[in-house]
Amino acid sequence: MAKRAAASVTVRGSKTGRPIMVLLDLLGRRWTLRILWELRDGVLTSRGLRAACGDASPTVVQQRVSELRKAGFVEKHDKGGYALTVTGRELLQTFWPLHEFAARWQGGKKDVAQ
Amino acid sequence: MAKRAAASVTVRGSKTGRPIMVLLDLLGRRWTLRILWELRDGVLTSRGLRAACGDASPTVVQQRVSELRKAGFVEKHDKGGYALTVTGRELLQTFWPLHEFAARWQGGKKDVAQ
DNA sequence: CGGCGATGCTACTGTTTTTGTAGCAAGGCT
DNA sequence: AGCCTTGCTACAAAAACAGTAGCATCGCCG
Repeated sequence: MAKRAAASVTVRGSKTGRPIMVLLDLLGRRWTLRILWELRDGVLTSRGLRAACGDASPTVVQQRVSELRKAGFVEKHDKGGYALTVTGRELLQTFWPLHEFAARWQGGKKDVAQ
Repeated sequence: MAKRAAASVTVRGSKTGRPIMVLLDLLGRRWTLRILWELRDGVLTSRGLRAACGDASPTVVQQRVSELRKAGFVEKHDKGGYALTVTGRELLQTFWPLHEFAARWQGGKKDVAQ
């Protein structure tokens, strides 16, 4: 597989430790963006989160959550459930405009991705 | 399985056809974000693109590119190579702030993702 | 206290995606 | 003709993911 260079800030697809690459790789895993998105307005329990993601399998959701926690974007809420950290909210805001872009974009399209 | 409801605007992870979900799902596939990113300043041949992505396997790159083409974010350039469409550039701009966010974020972190 | 439900999380099996390598046909250039 | 690049595909192996089940723990109500 030639990848996985095992430095400190090296992630799967990106040998360079450039922050943007690390971030892009982290966000480019299934459900990651979606999870951040679903946490946009508050706390969700692990099961609530799964439900919000259209009943994704607990395996991935749990894995993504722990990755996001390690990255400092998500944290466990005091009385159960997960929530975005301050950084996480910042991140979400960063690609918030995606929302309206999506609407505009789909305006002129019917079928996408498969 | 159980997913793939076969409507017109339905994608893998998102049964709802909400634009944002479709977009989130599309972007949440490995290399998609990265590919858009690498195309940020000009035309890249298919091989150049692969190289830019740290020699990702041609299979995925090709697959992602065709998905992105179908979505209208990428197009073939006249004399070989791929480039972002107008919409694609718009999309890229949308999450461009990610760049500086990433820098700030990694400022206080050492190891992420894994 | 005992039972009940919810929570966070893990195990396990099977399917799908991704990877890595090789290779093709088409075109350009010399 | 040779040689190189381009876009793209084939195929086997490895990893990620999906679905289902289940566990230990905690709060709560009776």
